[in-house]
Amino acid sequence: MTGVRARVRAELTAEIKAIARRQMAEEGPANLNLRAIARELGMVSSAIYRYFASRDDLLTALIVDAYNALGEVGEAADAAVDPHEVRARFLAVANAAYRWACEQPSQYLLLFGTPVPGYAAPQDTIAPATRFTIVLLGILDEAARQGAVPAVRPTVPPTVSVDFRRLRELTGTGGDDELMLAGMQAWTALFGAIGFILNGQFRNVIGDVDAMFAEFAQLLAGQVFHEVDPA
Amino acid sequence: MTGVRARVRAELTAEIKAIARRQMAEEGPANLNLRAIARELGMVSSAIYRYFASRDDLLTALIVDAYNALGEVGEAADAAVDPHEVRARFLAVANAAYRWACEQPSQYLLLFGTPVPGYAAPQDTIAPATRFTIVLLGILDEAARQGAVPAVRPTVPPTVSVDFRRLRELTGTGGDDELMLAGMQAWTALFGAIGFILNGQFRNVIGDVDAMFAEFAQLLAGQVFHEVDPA
DNA sequence: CCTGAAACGAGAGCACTGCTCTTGCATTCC
DNA sequence: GGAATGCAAGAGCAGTGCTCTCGTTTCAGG
Repeated sequence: MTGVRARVRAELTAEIKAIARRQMAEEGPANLNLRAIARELGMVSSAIYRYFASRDDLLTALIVDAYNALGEVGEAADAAVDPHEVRARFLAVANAAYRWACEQPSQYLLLFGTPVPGYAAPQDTIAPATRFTIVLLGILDEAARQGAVPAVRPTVPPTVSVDFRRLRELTGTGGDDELMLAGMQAWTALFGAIGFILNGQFRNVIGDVDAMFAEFAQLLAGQVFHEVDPA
Repeated sequence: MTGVRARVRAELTAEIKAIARRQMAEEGPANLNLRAIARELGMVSSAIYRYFASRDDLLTALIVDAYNALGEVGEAADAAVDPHEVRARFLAVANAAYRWACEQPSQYLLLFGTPVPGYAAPQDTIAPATRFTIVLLGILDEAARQGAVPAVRPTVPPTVSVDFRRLRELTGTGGDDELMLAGMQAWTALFGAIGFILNGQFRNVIGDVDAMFAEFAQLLAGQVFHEVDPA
């Protein structure tokens, strides 16, 4: 223990992030405002710089937290389902991500929206960023073990095949190239749908977006895990 | 003709937008800077306000232009293919959108990235915004006429079914609910994939993102237009 | 052709932002 | 106890969107 000072510092750091999150939720992800945070803390803006070297630094911390939160949500949803029921696992994880995104739209957009200008994600973010993806890859791995075959089998070109091989070695998971491609497509489709809904692209088009997303998830599950759990 | 003044005004308006586009491409979509535009024009910042009432107003004009550009690209790609070959039409439109997005990433992100904070899309934007979607719906309509059936047929819940009925009446296109759902899912998946690629979510994961996208498009085409053009 | 109205660009200025630097004070460590 | 470090405050800099005012230029109706 380095004494009181360290604990106060940790608390204040957490408080700054909490206020930043709340303000972002109210004013939009790009309106992160150091002076407003300082004002709310009864501090002067320059004092914030004792805790975060710059606005980007605070942003990075928030992004890492958000990635971890999403990752945890995905892991928890996956763990709550029978490991052999890949389809149920996929649906659980997909719905968990959707629910989390709807509850924390600003955080979701912080991760998958337009990158904040001039901001380059530092190395610290890539590990938390992969947590959710690893959950999906785990499901894909189990599906491959069960002999799953995507509903539509594309021919994977060699360049992509090389990437997939490296990805399999890196994570120790995954099925053949076709299943892998279908899985990644489902991954992007999932986040594409969430992004569309959050950004209001369906406004005045679809009323019940929640039901729509549920159907999308079902569709994706059926497209990827075709021969598994047929009815 | 209302004289020289009107023409100069139109030219300057266009020039402001052109500079804004270029600067956004260089500095990121959220860094639209009125003073920098004015500087480049050799004007003073307040003069810009003679042409656009506010920063949001300029943003709206740029968004409308971008929607129209994307819509035109989609329409042109669709028109260049035999109207009966729905699969080829879908691939052409999908690839056209991808190519346009890669060439104009800032414009694409202006449309489908995080909404600029505090910015609410006014009524003027919704008509141009639907242009690209209408192209896709047209393909879906032709597919329905040919008896296309999606690879995986979900059960569409009544609330979504109502939305689809209204959408069909509004646009005069579309097949049955199942095909409609598959089409909308393909739509979101398409833009989800483009967004992932543009935002660099595949960095250090997939090297040849172009090949990856081409496969995604093939996969989507196969998922939606299953019984059409079997080989 | 002339004149009043409208449009225009320049400039100053307001409130705000992220960020830097210096200055005292409090805490920690040797 | 004294030195080193952590800390908040305050002033200040360069930049932002936006407003208002002030002469000038253009245009249209009499």
